[in-house]
Amino acid sequence: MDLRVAPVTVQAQAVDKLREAILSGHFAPGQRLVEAELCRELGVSRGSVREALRRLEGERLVASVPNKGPSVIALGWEEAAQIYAVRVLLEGEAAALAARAASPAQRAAMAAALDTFDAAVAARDSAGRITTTARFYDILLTACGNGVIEELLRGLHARISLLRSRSMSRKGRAEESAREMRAILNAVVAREPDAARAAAAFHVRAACETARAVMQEHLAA
Amino acid sequence: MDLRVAPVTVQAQAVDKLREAILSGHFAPGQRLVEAELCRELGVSRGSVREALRRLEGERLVASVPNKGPSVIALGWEEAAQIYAVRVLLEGEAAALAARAASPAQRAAMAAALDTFDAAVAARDSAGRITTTARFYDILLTACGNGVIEELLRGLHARISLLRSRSMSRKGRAEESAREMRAILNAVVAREPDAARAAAAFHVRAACETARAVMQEHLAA
DNA sequence: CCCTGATAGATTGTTAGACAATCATACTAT
DNA sequence: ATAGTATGATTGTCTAACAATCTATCAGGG
Repeated sequence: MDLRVAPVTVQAQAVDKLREAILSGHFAPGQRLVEAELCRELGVSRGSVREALRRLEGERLVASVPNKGPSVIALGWEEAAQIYAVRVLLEGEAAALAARAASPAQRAAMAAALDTFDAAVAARDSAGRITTTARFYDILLTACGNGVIEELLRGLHARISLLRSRSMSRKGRAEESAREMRAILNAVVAREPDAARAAAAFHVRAACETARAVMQEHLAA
Repeated sequence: MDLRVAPVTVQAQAVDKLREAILSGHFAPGQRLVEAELCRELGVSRGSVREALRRLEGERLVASVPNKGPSVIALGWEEAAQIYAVRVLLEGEAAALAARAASPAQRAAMAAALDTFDAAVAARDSAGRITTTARFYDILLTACGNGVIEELLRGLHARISLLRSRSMSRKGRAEESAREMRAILNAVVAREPDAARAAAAFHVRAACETARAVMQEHLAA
């Protein structure tokens, strides 16, 4: 158990709030982030806001143009496709590692998270789908035992989620997604790394296809 | 061709200088980075230094402890091994993509870079080995056409290089490395993605083994 | 002698204010 | 309509200040 206690600095909070605001869609992709406004909304000084923005810039959630200021990154299809390509590799590896290394408790927790996901799908609860998916992945990434993979995938999920906001609400996609995740879980529980890798890769490729379709519809409209 | 011109802000320079100072070993891994000193050395205000540090924190080159301040990250073997594991995947993919997509000019440039690397190895020029290796990878990463892979691998290379400083100077490693990179090049030139992936993965695994050996000797000493 | 507590100096966290440089926009004159 | 100009908003940067926290040293008590 980790008993360390750390003081919560103002900007750590600013970073978290800003990140959350971006990921939740409170700030739209591409939207300019004006320092003075953020100062008011966050209730902190300009210096702290600027430091928080730099941090998010380093995380590639925010992009700055000199003398024009920072804005939320806007993903084109090009870059989104590249992210999915990397996710295929990393999530496949994470699933394979988890199939080898996950503890019984973690396997159980993944199963439980997936059950609640199924419930959220059945209840057409889109908010619930998001949180339970996140929970499933949280456990999977922890269970894989590779902190670097975890860190990189968190970053990629964050970026792709700027795009994904509506993919899941596409007709039938939630159910498909549930089946694909169930396949990952089954392979992990059965301790079959190769099957887990294949299932995870399949899931990401399917998500990629859906995202592409949604984006094209969106562009057409 | 990209004709855009961008103003160079003070902190962009501060970030670059700091990053370079860290990667070149001017600041050792684990070393504390005191704001006041950096202000003097860089000749910029505290605010700019702090913003630069936040940025590098986002890039995971610097880690901050609240009320104690930032320091250069120190890699343990655990994390280094995890980074190598990811590099196997990503560099394998990058090589496979390059084998498919590289332009004739890029193939030629890779060959040229590798020739100068061979020359640096023959001349026992360790600085030359580093720059020419970097050049080879620069071209490979550009040629692979996936900017996300490029970005992630640059970050991982930066982190691992904090550890790698002396791996290459291990007896015989430079020559081995040259042969392994030649194998990657040959596969790319022959447009054989699978062979390129295997060669790149083999190269990273070998580098990982060497790093492990060097680190264990270092700990023993 | 070791532990506790106090003191002082250094460093960070945070804010406020200032000003030049740059950008965006609307307006004007030709 | 185009070019040029004035104007306001925003960013980039610095200085100055102060409270909170850390670190190390040192004195006193058991």
